Amino acid sequence: MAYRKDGIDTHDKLLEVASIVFAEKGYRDTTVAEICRLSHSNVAAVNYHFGGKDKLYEQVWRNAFAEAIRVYPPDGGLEPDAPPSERLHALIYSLLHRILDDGRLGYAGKILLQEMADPTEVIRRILQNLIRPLRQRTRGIIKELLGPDAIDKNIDFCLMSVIHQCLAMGFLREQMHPPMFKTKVTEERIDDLVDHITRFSLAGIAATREEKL
Amino acid sequence: MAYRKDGIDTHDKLLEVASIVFAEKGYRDTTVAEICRLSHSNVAAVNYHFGGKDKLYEQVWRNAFAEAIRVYPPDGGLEPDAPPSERLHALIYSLLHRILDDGRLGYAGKILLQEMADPTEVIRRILQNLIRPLRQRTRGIIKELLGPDAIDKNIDFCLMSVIHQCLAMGFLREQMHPPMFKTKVTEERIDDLVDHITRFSLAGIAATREEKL
Amino acid sequence: MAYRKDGIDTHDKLLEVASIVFAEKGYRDTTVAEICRLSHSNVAAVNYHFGGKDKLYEQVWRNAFAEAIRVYPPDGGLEPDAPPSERLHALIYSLLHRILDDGRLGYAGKILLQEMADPTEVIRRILQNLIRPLRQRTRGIIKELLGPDAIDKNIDFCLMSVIHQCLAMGFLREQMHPPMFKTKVTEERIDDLVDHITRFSLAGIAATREEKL
Amino acid sequence: MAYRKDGIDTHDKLLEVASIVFAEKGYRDTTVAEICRLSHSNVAAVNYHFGGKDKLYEQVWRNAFAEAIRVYPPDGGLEPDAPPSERLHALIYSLLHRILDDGRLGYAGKILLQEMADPTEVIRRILQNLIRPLRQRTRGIIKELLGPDAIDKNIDFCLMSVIHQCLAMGFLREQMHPPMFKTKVTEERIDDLVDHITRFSLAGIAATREEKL
DNA sequence: AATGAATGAGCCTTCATTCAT
DNA sequence: GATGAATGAAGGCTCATTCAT
Repeated sequence: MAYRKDGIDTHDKLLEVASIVFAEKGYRDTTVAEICRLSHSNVAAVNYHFGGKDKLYEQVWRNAFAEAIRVYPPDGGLEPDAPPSERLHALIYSLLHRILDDGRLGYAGKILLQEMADPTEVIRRILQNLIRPLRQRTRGIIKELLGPDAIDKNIDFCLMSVIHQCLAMGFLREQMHPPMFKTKVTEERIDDLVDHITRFSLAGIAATREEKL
Repeated sequence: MAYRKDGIDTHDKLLEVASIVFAEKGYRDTTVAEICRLSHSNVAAVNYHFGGKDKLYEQVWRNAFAEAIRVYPPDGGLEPDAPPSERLHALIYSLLHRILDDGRLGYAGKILLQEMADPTEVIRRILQNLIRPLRQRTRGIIKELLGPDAIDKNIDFCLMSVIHQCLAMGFLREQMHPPMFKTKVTEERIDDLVDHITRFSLAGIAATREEKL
Repeated sequence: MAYRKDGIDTHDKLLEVASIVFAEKGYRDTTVAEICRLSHSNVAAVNYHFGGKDKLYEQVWRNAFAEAIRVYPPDGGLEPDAPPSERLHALIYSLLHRILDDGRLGYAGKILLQEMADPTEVIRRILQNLIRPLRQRTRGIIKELLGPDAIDKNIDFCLMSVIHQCLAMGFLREQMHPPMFKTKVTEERIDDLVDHITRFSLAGIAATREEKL
Repeated sequence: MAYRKDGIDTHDKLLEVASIVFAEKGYRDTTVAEICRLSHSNVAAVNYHFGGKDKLYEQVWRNAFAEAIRVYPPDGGLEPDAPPSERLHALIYSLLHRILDDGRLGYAGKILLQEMADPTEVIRRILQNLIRPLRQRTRGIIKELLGPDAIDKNIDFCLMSVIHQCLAMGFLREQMHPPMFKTKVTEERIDDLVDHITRFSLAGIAATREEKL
C-alpha cells in the first residue's frame, strides 16, 4: 500500500496540510493528530516522515519563506541601478504582497507572521539567516535616499519606520481591523497601500534628512 | 508560612507572578502549576482566588492595561486644543513608552504585545473596548492634520502608518533586533525614537495631503 | 455575629438547604460548597456544625424519614382491629403519599427514594431499622388476608407485589413517565392511584389464596 | 505484554471490566483509572479506544441492553395471536429474567437498574428509545385483557402495577432483602416469582375490569 | 515504507477538609 | 461560635511519541 489514492505521497500531503494548520493556529495550538487526520495519514506519519512536530514545522517554514521569496523577489525585477525611490517601491511591493496576498502565496505570509509574533526556538536561527539579506537591501536603499552624511541611528530609525509599516499589517490585520479602521485592506487594495506606504515613507525619510543638514 | 491572615498576600503574589510568567511565555505555554510554585502556593490557589487560569489571565491583563494607561495617559497632559502636531507627539510618546518602557511598567507592555500577537478569545472583547478610544483620538488628530477635504481611505492609511510604526516596535523588538538593526532601542533612546516617528509621520501625512490637492 | 439576619440559625438553615439539594442531586453529586452557598454560610460550616458531609447527610435523612412517618402514619388513624382490607388501604395511602406528595412532605420522599436507589453505607443500617416495623405491619395484614394456611413464600411474594407497586412509583415516576404512561400522576390523582393499587392488590392476594385451596 | 497485535483485546477487556465496575459502583463513582488498572491498560486507554468516560459508559450500556434483549426476547417465542394471559406471562418472564438473572446475563441487569435509579443525561435518550417498544407491547396485552371499553387511565394504572412489580425487584432486591422478606429470590425461584406476578396481575386486572362494568 | 495501538507525562479543575484567626 | 483562606488528593483529558508488526 505504498501509493495513496490521490497520487500525492504522504510526505507532501503532510507538508501541505501542516502549512495550512500551522498558519491558522500557530505551532503550539496545532496538534500532530489534526495534521495527520486532515492528511488522511496515521498519527505516526509525522514522526515517521519528519522526525517530530518541530522538524515538520521547520520544514513548513522553510518552504513558506522560499515560496514567498520566489513569487515576490525583493528587487521586483528592477535593475540594481534603478532610482532608490523606485527600488523602495519595489521592495515595499514585494514585502507587502508576501504578507498579505494569501491568494497567491498560500499560507506563506501567515506562517511568517505567526512565527514572528511567537517565535519558536527552532526557527530563530533560520529567521535571522533569511532576513539578513532583506535588511541589507533595504538599508542600502534608505542610505542612498538619506545621502552620504546619514548617521547609523537615523538610517536605523527610518529602516524601522518603513519595515514596521509593512510588517505590522500582517500582525494586526485581523485583530485590529474591525475596530481600528474603516477601510478594509482587501487584496485588490494592496497596491493602493503599497503606494501609500512608499509615498509616506519617502516624505518621512526626506524630512529626517533635512533635519540633519 | 502555610496560612496567612488574609488572602491578599497570596492573591497579590499570584497576580504578580502570573504577570511575569504570562508576559514571558504567553497564555498557552504558562502552566498554573508553575505560577503556583513560584508563588509558594498550592496548585489549587489559582482556582480558589481567581476561578481558573483564564480568569487569572484576564485579571492580569486588565491590570497591565490599566497601569499602562495610568502611567502614560494618551493625552500626555496636553490641552485638547493644543496644535495637532504636538498632540500627535504626545500620543506617540505615550504609546511607545507603554510598549517599550519595561522598567517603569513592569510587564504591562509585554503582555499587551503577547496578547496582540496571539489573541485569546477571552481578551478580544476587552481589547476592542479599550483600544477604540485610542483609535478615535488618533484618528481625530490625523484628520485635523489632513484638513477638511481628507477622504476616509487616506485617513485610515495614515492612521495605519502612524500606529504600526509604534506597535511593531513591541512585536519585533526582541525578535528582529539582532538581525535587523544596528541601533538598540534602550529606554534612554525611546524619546529619540518618539521624535523620529513624529517627524517622519508628520512629513508622511503632509505628503499624502499634498497629493490630494 | 452570633445571629443571622433571617433569624434562622446556621445549623437549621444548613439542614433545610441540604434536604433540598441532597434530594435533587443525590449524595454524591451534591457539593458541600453548594449547600453552604445556598445557606449563605461559609464553606466550613458543614464541617463545623455536623462534622462532615456524610454526617450532615445522615441527619437530613433521619429528619426526612421522621417527618414522613409523622405526617403519614402507617396506620392512617385506623384501629388495629379494623378490617384488613381497610388497613391495607390505609397503609398504601400513607406509603404512596410519603413517596409522591412533595408538596406536604418537603423532600422527604425524594430523599427516601434517592437513598434506596443508590444507598450510602452510612444509611443502610438506619434504613433497615426504620423499615422493619413497616414490613412487619404490612406482612401482618397480608397474612390476615391470605388466611391461616398461607405459607411464607406466598406471603412474601404478595408483600413484594404490594410494596413494589408503591415504591416503584417513586423511582420511576420521573424517568419513566413521559415515555411510559399517558396518565401523569399529579398530586390530585394520588388517591385514585391508592384506590387502584388497593383494589388490584386485594384481587391479586385473593387469587393466590384460592390457588392454595 | 505491553503491545498487542490488534486493539481488540484491549478494547474488549476495557469494555468487560467497565461493565463490571460501572454495574457495581455506578457511573459517577467509577474512575477511569480503576477501569484501566483492572484492564492492565494505560490511563489513556479509555480515551483512546472510546473517546472518554461517558462514551465508554454509553457503549457498556448498549451492550448490556442488547444482550438482555437477545437472551430474553420480549415475546418469549410466543405467536402474536397467543392468548393475552400467556403473552403476559411470557413478557413478565423475560423482563424478570433480564433483571434478575445475573448468572446468564453478566452485568446487564445491574447496569440497567443502576441507570434507571440514577439516570445519566447520556442515557436518557437511549433508554426511551429502547423502552418504548416494550411499553407498547405490554400496553397492548393489558388493553386486550381489559376489553374494548377500557379507559386510558385504567390501562395505565394496570400497566404501572404490572411493570413496577417486575422492575422494583431489581432496584430493591439487594437493599430490601434482608430486612423485608424471608424468602430470598434465588435464580432457581425466579420462575416461581414469574408465576406469582402473572397470577397476581391477571386477577388484579380482572378486578379493575369488573369495576368498570 | 507505513501503521495504529499503546504509552506516560503533564495539564486544569474539583472538592471535602483543615487551621489560624 | 464562626470564618474563609489554604490545602492536597484525585479525577478526566490531551498529546507527542514509541513500538511491534
